[in-house]
Amino acid sequence: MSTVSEQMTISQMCQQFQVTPRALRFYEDKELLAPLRIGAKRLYSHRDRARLKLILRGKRFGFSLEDIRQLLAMYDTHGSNRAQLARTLELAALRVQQMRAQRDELSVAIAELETEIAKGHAALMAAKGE
Amino acid sequence: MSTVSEQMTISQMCQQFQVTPRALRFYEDKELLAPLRIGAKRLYSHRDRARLKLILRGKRFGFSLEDIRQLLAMYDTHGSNRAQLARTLELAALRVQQMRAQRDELSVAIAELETEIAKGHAALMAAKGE
DNA sequence: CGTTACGTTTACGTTAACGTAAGGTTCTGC
DNA sequence: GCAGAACCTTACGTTAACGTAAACGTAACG
Repeated sequence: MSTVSEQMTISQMCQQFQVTPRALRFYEDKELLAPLRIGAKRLYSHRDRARLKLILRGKRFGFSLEDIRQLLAMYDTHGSNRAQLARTLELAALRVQQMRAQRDELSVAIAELETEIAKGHAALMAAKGE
Repeated sequence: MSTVSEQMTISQMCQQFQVTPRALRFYEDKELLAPLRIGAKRLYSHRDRARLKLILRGKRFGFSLEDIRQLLAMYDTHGSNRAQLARTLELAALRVQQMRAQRDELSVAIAELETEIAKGHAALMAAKGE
């Protein structure tokens, strides 16, 4: 019934997410992923894929793998007692603030670059008549 | 009249921007900066400071120094002929697209993280009664 | 005139995030 | 039963972005 098999091999993962096997094993080594093991082979579940998406997105934002590892912990509701959870939530809130700041700054940068582009086009037009 | 002296020494720069001398010299080596030279000493102008701001901001967005070097070229209107300018503008437009995409993605990520945080708080409240 | 502050160059060291090569296992088709 | 494909581990190599140490110049201060 399911076109996507629940468990995926490493090469299937690589194709779907455009990463190398080395990268996936590296993330595992750094405890960002923990795929099922059948013998020595790795099998990636839906959950693993969701985590990988978050990893890759984090990277695009310029977060380090260590940063991302901590972010991922927030998506693991289980495995934390009250105190741990509370601390995690604080870190998460802080991270959200940073992300908001980053987004605002990004907006400013976009606006500035667009201004420069407009100037550039103007210069191009002016130079046209020479 | 000016409270900020037009030309700043390397240590003044370091203090103002919270970077090390090594970093400034490194950026210079990579042709991101080109401070005035009096003998061997470096003197940073207003323009150099503007460029450094852009460098540091670029870094916060996860851009590589090489990326940033190209971005800086867009703020140098001079020194480019028509063809060069046109190509630069294309690159700039592309970069803006990427930055927009990054900002959108960032918004999504923020929303998701906030959802998780809300869930976390709910869990915290639920666990309170145990 | 020595030393302290501030600057310089040159060059090797370090960390993150993988790449890449070597050598070994396991399954599958012929 | 063996070649090839897909997987594995171990381990050294690589790039970016600086850190850090050594060895030196120079300008002012006491």
